Amino acid sequence: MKLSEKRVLKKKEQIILSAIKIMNRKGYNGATMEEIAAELLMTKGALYYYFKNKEDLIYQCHELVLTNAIEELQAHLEELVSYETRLRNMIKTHIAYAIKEKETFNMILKPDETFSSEQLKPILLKRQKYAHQFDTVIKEGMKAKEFTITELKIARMILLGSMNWIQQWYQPDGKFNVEELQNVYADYLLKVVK
Amino acid sequence: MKLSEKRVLKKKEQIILSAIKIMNRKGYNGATMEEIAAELLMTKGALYYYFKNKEDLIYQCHELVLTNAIEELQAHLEELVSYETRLRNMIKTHIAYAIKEKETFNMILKPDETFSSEQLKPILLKRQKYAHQFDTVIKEGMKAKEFTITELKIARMILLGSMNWIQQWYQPDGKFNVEELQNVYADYLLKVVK
Amino acid sequence: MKLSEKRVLKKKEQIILSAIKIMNRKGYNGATMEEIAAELLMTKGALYYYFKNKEDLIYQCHELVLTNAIEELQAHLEELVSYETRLRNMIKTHIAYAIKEKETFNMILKPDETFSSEQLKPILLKRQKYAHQFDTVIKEGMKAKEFTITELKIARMILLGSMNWIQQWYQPDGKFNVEELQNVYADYLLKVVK
Amino acid sequence: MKLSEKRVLKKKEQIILSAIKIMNRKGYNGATMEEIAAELLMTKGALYYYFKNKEDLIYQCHELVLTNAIEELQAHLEELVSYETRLRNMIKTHIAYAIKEKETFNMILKPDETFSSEQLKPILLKRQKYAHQFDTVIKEGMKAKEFTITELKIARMILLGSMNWIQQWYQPDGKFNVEELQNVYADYLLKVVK
DNA sequence: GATGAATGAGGCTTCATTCAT
DNA sequence: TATGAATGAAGCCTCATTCAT
Repeated sequence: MKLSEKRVLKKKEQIILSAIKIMNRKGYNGATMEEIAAELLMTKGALYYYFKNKEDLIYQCHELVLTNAIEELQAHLEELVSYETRLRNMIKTHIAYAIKEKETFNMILKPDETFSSEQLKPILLKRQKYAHQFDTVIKEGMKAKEFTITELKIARMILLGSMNWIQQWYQPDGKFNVEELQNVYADYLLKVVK
Repeated sequence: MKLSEKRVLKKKEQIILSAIKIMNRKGYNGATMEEIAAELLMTKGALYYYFKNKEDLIYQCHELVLTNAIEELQAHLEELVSYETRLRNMIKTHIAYAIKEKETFNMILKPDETFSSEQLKPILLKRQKYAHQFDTVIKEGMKAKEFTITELKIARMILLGSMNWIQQWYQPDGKFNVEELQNVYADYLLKVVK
Repeated sequence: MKLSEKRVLKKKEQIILSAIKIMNRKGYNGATMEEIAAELLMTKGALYYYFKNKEDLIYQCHELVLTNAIEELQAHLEELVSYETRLRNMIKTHIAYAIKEKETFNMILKPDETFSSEQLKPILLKRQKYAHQFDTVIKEGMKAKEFTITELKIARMILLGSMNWIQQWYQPDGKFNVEELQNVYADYLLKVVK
Repeated sequence: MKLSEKRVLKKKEQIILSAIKIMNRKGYNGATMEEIAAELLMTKGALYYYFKNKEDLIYQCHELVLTNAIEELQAHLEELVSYETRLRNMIKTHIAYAIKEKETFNMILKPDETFSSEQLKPILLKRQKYAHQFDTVIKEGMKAKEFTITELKIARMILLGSMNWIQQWYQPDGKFNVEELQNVYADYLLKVVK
């Protein structure tokens, strides 16, 4: 890869991060190209050098966030420890993401009033892949008799739903620090599957 | 109350319900005054006879939905049965709401990109009141030794978060019917607090 | 038809005429919605109350002009005089249009960089209908042995092409007045078909 | 002239030809500097090394085309054959141009929504010169009693107008091939002047 | 000579809002 | 009460143009 291409990729990522930040503050429609550009001290027009249009930009935001999240989760999924521990680590990771990178992470959750169906499909596939990583660990834990649950999908939905909700209420300066929150959630949620 | 005032109230409610329907299909920004009015075979202009502006309309949408939801929950809260049963009923009610009246229910959950702070406060208060109803039953269940949990707020957040998530994925023609879903969720979520 | 509908139609026509005027001055792309509106002391936005978008407006411009022109030509086509006289009258009419209503008439001629194919088709049909009116009189004149020409289509193209060209050069304050021009053109062009 | 200057001229001509091609496909406004450059595998920016701005480029397009056309016509004008034959050849040449080099030829005809008046004047002069070549042969034919026409200018306008119209309708795969078309047009148009 | 990147003006379009009737 | 018509701000997007490298 040539240097110039690298520079372009770098810039694209900057723009994507800026977009994510604004979008999480104001929603898809609320985020304007103007504002996204201003965040980086660019002008509107420059964005169109890097992205075909607003939809394309939003699409690539999802792409980036999901790709990163999937990768990170995969590491925990493959650790050679008990399935309970693996799941506990995955829960912690997900929570850390949801809190510390609230802005990027929202992308995974919010419904899509935005995409044309052809752009929507690859995003949905990635989301499924992410969710499936939780399925995998739970299923293997069931096979190993570590977990007693019978409704895999619902269990997974309870886990994801409850964790995603965190960012609706969590305040960094509140009663819990992140680590405590991770532990309490892990304890309580493991009660669901055990 | 004069008859004319009653008629106005009735019309207001119709508009609110129409607005809720559109907003949940398209989001706050996506819902246009035009469309909201069209649903009722009115014209845009007429809406402004009943509501000061769009923000006011959205505000009153939240108001109405939350007021109803709180009332409904209160009934279960006061039933003279075990706390586990009361909580189970409240869970079922919440889920029924989330599925069957998905459109109105979203109002309770979605973050507010829309409100000026002075309109926001009363909404947040009502939301807290709704959430507090869950706190109440859990707390009393703890006192009665029916529940063993120690972190009240987190437990409540897990309950609400996981239930609210349902509408992200639930399809009426999927594997579960509503009743099954209610029961599985109640079973699994009660494991958290017991 | 109700009064209000009439008023709308009237306004639509005003806008169309304004649009035609600007478009003939500056071309399709050169004519801005802003300017078209300004001509009528309206604002851009108001145009969209009457027309879906710019393409729709342009389309209706063509529609109006062609419909009028076809009607006017039809009258001459049906007069009970010699075919030479009928054609002479049609030539005069076309020239009068091309000169006196240069602005509206241009619409018939210019190629279409503008239309989506589905809008293009009805326009092309109308144009064919207009051209076909010339074919009809020439053909019947041939049958009646008034005209000796053999290549109908080319003859018609020569007539139309040479007349349309008039507006590229005609100046009202030039050597010829309209009537003289009509007569000279009619004389010379009839030589082609006779 | 230095070699480097020659290279510049060559490049300029390439750009002009590319521009002509695009402009005739999309109109003056529709042709973007981007697209013109892309046709030659250059970048937008490079065009500005050779031309001051878009108007300058368009101007030089007209310049080049008109210069060539005038030269080509002049040859026929000076042949030592009957004036009818000379005019016939000029008609054929013009038609060949109009069909085979449709793209470049349009430059001669289309009105100018683009030029500032100072750029417009030399273009108009060249156009007059081109038209005047037809005048010359007709006038001399009149003097030699080959042509009987009295209104020189109108006759010329009929010739040019009808021929220029060809490209509005001619399809290469239609009923006539180019040679047939040239002959029919020449026959019919000579009827006008004879 | 040429490129990549950016700017900024201007165009189309949408929509909350207003107001005379 | 309600409508029809209009306004004006704001958003998306395009493109001629510039300029450092």
